Amino acid sequence: MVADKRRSEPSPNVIGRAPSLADTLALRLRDEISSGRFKAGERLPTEQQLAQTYGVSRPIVREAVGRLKHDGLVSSRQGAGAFVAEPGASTVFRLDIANFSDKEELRHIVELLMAVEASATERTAARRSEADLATIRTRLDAMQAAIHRGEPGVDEDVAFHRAIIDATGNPFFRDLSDFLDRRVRNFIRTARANSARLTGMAQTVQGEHEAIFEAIAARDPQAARMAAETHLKNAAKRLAIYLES
Amino acid sequence: MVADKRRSEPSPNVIGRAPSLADTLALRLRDEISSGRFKAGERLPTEQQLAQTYGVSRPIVREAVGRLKHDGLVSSRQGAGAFVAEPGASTVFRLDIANFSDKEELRHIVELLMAVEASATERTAARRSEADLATIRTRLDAMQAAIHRGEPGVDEDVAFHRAIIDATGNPFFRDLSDFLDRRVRNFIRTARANSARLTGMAQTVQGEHEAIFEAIAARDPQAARMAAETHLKNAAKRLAIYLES
DNA sequence: AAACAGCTACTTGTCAGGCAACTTGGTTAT
DNA sequence: ATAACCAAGTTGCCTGACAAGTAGCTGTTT
Repeated sequence: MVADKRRSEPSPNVIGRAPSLADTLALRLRDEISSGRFKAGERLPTEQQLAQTYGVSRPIVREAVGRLKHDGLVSSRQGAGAFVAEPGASTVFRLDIANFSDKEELRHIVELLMAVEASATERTAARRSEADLATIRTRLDAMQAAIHRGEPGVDEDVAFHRAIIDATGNPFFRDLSDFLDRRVRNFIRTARANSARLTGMAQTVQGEHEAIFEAIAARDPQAARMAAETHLKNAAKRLAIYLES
Repeated sequence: MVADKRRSEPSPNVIGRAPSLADTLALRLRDEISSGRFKAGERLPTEQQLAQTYGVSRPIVREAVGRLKHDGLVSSRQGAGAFVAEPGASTVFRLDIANFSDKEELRHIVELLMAVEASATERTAARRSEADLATIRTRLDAMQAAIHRGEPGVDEDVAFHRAIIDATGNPFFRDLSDFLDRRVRNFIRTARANSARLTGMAQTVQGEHEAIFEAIAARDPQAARMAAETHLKNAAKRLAIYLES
């Protein structure tokens, strides 16, 4: 009930931000590299040459090349030039899921999310501490309380899974599943805003959560994995996402 | 003219590239955002203000902010300003493993790699086509041939796993495991260049590969997962990486 | 003839200043 | 009161210039 309507929302940028020159140039250069026209180890044209070739100014070229450097695709040395990096030497992994419109890509994302979450749940079951278990239990109870209040409890749902992932102590698990989960939820929210239908299913979800919790409490990794996988598959089905086992 | 003096290797950049001003500024801004000093949805200072605050020129500020935009942390509108993005709205996931010196981080990476590879192997076993199986078989045979030639067959090893991953048809599995695998191998190569010791173990590795292949051929997902996990755990042990099950 | 030192042209890194496109909020006119 | 208008501010982009560093050429020396 925030009546704060006068604030113009700063971001109507749902989709429509026009790509800057540097954006498009960076894309083109990326293409040139991945297509092999600029081979690994080779020196790429000087900034002035690039500027002339693509009809932009040198600062724009610098910005575009800077992004490639940031992404580990090229590395430059002052006075010498910029060289495209060996693919194996890059230390950065980049994943841009801006354009997932087709269900195919969504399915791939969900697959990866399932792999990460199921593995994390398995690991937590194998190595959890008592403190970890207590935290997870707290989140489980919070979810139950939300249901009793008649709420869908999505935040509590997320928090429960987050607690399990955190218990692995592996930041990569945390960051990746965090990102993927948000992407999937974001997609679902924009695709169909019928979260009301989910409210009735909250207790069903909670039942699956309890199965996961029990497996973790029992230190049974295999059961934990299976419970997590079942939960995720059901979640996918609930959302009418086609996903064949 | 004197015959040219032979190409100086363009990249002695093993470690030592000095960070540019834009690099360091981007890092600082990233900190400001993640630490919450620049809150989500807020407008961050103008480029001129930032330039003055951090003692650099506006182009440098532009370059730094441009990277944040590229990473989905901020979004800007001409005439309005630059706003830090809602964390959930970002469409890009970025992973930079430049500084993994401690074994802790290596273990985390290996854990993630195992999660991805094992899941991919399981999925391939569940859904492979006959063509997929044939390709995998070819790679398996190539590995065997390499062993007979007395070679360690690392390339063939990689190709075998790659074929299994590709059979999932999921590009995220492919890209992620590709990256992680390279990072791990790269680390091992720099840490201890005793690949000679591995040659003798090639046949052992091959035995594990055959187990994986058999499970895929039999369309037995669970067995495939377990075989893959065993293989990866053994690989970790072989390399004397501490990794408790 | 070969090795060394120095020099010059070139390339990236950074800065300064300026104009165009666009947004925003206040002002003026109706 | 409402709508059109305007001006200040901000980002996007450009030109031009200098500093820092590299690589190859040249001439000298051994």
